[in-house]
Amino acid sequence: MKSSQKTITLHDVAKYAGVSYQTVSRVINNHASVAEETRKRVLKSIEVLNYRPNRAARSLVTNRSDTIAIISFGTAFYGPGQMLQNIMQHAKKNGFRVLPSSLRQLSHEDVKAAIDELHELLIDGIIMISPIVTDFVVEIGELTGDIPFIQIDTKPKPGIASVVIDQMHGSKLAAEHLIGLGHRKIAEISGPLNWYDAIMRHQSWMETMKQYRLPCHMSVEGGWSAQSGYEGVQTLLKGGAEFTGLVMANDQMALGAIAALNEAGIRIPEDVSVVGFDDIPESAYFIPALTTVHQDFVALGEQSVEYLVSLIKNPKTPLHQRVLYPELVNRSSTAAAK
Amino acid sequence: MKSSQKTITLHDVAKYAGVSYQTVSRVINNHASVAEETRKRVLKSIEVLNYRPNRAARSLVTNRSDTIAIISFGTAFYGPGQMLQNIMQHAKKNGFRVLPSSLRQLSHEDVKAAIDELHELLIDGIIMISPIVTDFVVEIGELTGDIPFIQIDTKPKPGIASVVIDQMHGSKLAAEHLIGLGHRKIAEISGPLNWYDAIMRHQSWMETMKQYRLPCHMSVEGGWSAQSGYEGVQTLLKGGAEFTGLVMANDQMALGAIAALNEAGIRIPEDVSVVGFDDIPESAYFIPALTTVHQDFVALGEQSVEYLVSLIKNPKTPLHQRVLYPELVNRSSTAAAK
DNA sequence: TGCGCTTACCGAAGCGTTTAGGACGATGAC
DNA sequence: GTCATCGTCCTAAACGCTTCGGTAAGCGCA
Repeated sequence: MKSSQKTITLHDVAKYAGVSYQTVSRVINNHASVAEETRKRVLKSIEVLNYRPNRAARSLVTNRSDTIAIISFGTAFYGPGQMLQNIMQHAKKNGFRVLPSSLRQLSHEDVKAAIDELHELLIDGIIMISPIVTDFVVEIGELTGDIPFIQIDTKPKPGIASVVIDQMHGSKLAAEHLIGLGHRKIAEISGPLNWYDAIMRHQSWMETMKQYRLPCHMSVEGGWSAQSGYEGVQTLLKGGAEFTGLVMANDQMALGAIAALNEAGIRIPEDVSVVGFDDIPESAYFIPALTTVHQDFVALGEQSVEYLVSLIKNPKTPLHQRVLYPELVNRSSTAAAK
Repeated sequence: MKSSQKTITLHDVAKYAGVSYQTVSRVINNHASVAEETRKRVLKSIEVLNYRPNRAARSLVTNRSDTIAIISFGTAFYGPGQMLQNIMQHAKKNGFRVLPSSLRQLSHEDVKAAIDELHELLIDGIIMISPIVTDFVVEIGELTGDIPFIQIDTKPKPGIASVVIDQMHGSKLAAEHLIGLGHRKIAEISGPLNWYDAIMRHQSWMETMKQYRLPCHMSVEGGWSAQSGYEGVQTLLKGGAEFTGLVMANDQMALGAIAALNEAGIRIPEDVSVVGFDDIPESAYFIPALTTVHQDFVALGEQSVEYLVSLIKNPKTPLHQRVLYPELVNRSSTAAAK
């Protein structure tokens, strides 16, 4: 514990190396026009003095911070949480720091406050994870000003760059999987219907059912948790619903559903086939192993960062939507209808 | 999309309000000696001009950033992930920004690189989540220099401030719960034994078994995942182990274990009682509902931040360890031995 | 030799804040 | 009426870095 070592600056290094402080700056920033020998001498001095550049000073003059911000909501849930993780990882690979700020609620004030703060911090770009439907998405463009900005896990809107996973496609895969197995009576427990993903999956389930001329009235709204899946099944059963296929909005809910069906003496997949969504690592160890829809969050993170970085480096990069597609993972919780 | 609006500074606000820039600074920083009327006028001007202070400039002169860093490892796992989440939340409440940097590996180089970077950023304090046993913990104190620093989820060491959950206590609760139910043949599948938590739980299980004069040779090392729990049980069974109680290192592993036992025709809890660890939200919906050990990650986050903040505000705060205790949650995966 | 070009380096200015260290009136005590 | 005191505000000097313009030296070419 040495105390109050005076911080060493560019000048100290310069003096030690016998050059001007400006030359040291060039070395640090890999500029040309520095003789190889001088460069080495400077690098050596930096090492010896254990010099660390002061980012605040640099930011002050460059107006950049090599940092991208992630404004997120709902990261306690699997999907948004995975997105956050993967974005952080890929941002680092691209040489950017990440500054996450998770919102308590997806309100205009909270978003504005968050973006205001980011302005103060000279953020280079923003990725926003906004899984909940709001009516102020359009204004966000104004709030961010000219900071490059992309949205993920949300409803694509023209004029806003975004990277999304096609939820409708995923949900359709799930429904068609059951239909293909001969099921005709298919129930659904959706996610909370103010979440973009939940709405898309729900709509797609309905459309698919209609497309095959099957009834789509057996639907209950849940809340992403295992508990809500459990209760959702109870609601369906109490309401007298008869079904041999069950589409769940995510894997946790599927777990709860399986527990409830089990308690009611309904066998899976003999009596009812269950499909989940997300493909969490645990789903292969449910009893029975869960058939589910896999979302590639790694690719989502990769694409988001890559796109944002290109937006930062070249502001004229055209705004567009990038769409990824989920896939069905077939396990043991589904079987042919009797 | 307006282009290149010149950034407004303290001076612009001052000019607009008809005061000096220093007065504006005082208003922003809530200093005394500003007449109420002047203060209002300044605030008004700030609003009108949509002024946002430049944090980099402020940091440059104050040498602070109101930011605490979290150096973490293994946040993809439930425990560390929860810690990170809760710390971020509580830091925000305390008026601190959070800058997470997750390490690829818990090596000396990676930690040094991370801390070096934090030095550049004028970080106010560091919380380190280091769940893996390393031999360089001691040096960390040197690396951080005089930046306040606390460790969590690690082996408490004298001279290093830390907040931890007593893993040995938790594991003892699990084992004693089974013993109390009359079980004598108790197996264990531990976490990876280079993780601090795993070691503590494993040791404590052994000690507890010895304390009750029970054999403690039935133990397999796992890897935190459901898969490893599944495989662990298979290993035990193949090895001819006979047990009526099973202590798992976490809930995901317990899920895998249950699946494996199920496949082997072993009933839970009739034939074997299973105890998990963590109390993840889903564990209540396992089949059967899982008896497990609950860790209070909210409290852990709260305590960590509070302690670090006090360390920042008053560097003379004495270094100590804060220990929290887990609790047993009794559900249906355990029953009296036959 | 003189010209212009390149290479390697330097000095100075400025980024937007905070923070001493005063200046200036107004106030109250003597 | 004078002097000290206090509240309010201001000027000036940093903080550590990048970058613009400039200079001296070295080189080839006529």
